[in-house]
Amino acid sequence: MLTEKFLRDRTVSLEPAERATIEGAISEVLTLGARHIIVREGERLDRSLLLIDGLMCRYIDNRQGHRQLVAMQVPGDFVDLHGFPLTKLDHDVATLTGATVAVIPHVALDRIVAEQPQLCRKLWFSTLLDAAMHRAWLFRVGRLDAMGRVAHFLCETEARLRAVGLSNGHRFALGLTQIDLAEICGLTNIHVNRVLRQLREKRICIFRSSVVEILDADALARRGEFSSHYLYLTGGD
Amino acid sequence: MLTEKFLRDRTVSLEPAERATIEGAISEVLTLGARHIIVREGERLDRSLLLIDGLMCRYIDNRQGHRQLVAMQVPGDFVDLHGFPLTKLDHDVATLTGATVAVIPHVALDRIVAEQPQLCRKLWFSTLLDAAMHRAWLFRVGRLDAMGRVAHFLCETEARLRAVGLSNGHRFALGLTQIDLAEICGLTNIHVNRVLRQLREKRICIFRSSVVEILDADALARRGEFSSHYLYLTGGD
DNA sequence: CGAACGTTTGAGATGACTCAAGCGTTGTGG
DNA sequence: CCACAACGCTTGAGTCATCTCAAACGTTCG
Repeated sequence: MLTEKFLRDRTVSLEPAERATIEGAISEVLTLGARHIIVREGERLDRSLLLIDGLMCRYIDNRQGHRQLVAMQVPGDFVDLHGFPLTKLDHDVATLTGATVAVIPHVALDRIVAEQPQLCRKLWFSTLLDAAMHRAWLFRVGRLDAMGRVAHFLCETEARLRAVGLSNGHRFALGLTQIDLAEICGLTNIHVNRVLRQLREKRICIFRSSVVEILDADALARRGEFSSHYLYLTGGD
Repeated sequence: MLTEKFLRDRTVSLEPAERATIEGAISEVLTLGARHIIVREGERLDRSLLLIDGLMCRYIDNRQGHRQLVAMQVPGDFVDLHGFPLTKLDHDVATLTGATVAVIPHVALDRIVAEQPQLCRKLWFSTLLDAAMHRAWLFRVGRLDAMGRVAHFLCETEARLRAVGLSNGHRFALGLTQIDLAEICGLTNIHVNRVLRQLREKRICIFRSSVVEILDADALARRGEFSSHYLYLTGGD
């Protein structure tokens, strides 16, 4: 079941029939290499991607080429569903690791909007989940110091991966470099490196660029002022 | 016409009949005092607000009470439409200045979703416009220096107000304090004050806490690395 | 084996913050 | 209608978090 992770463990979830509808809307499944740009800003879009496996990201570059990630997408995310109502995006979309995606043509979504209002509303919900994460990211870069930002991001990522069965709460695979982490947190990679060393030395968290080990989840959440409410998880606070 | 500013001058716009539908969905019009919290995080919502006049904001506070604004809403914005699919919000909503809002019960929106798929998609679009602005704000706090952030915000605000007829491109009313500006840009109010002085001394822009005068729009846009594409304005770049 | 890339560490620079104080403006109640 | 309180603006001085520049090391892969 390709779409099993989509909206899994969220306060709004899909009925089996709705899941089947989305499954049926998939036109093809693609395998993408790591570090490829998939959608460029301004490009007219006629399809969107559901991430099945791997990590992707959305980002905005500044004039000197410095990059700010505005979202990281994990399996189960509808990566560029924003492109459906918007018709073109205001940012680039790229793979971080190798990835598998299901392609859903916008014509299939047109039909869902016209015929299945309840499902339409759930698709809408999923894009607003992205918006809620954008807001949490804004809080992170606007009001937390370097260690807080990294801690907050790691807490968020753990919670998101746990929701789709990819973390046990203490340990999860995460194919990000320290440079990626810097572009997520609005820091330099050099400073990220120093923050990670501190988190390691304090026995709070070990980040190894392919695996993250959380030794003291409470301390990490406290340091990042993290609460998962904005992820709209079932059973969440 | 209360809703005349909603989606005005955007790439997606409302048909007269659609505008009438929304107009008809308004249950009441409220006048709100300045600096009041209107919706609190986590509150269950059964209505949303269309801002007719004044300024509102959405924000997240950290543990020590430091505030990060995640959005500023201008007349014509559907302030908390996110609360419709989400049912509760992850942040607070408050007035900045005195404001007039049209109240739209969610039951009326339910009907629109069920019966008017094209209009539903436009409402969806308007929430994704908010998401696009969140992303621009992320870029701003993550990758611009203090003066760049202030310049970027002023450019964005000018463009948004111009779209609804509240700026002539050089001068517009803006009832924000330097403290508000700091909470928007992820800075301290003291530093915002210094940045504003520099912008004034360079003859780029004068911010007077009730009126903004842009003396050199090109320089301001350059300094803030601003492009309005993410606002999805008609005739925009 | 070498190239490319990511990680690690050090030293020094700097942009933004904190603390502190004074000033201006507005609104309100005596 | 004045006085005072509350609030926002302004400026200075000193501190500190993060950045920049530089160099070395480790790992992966062709």
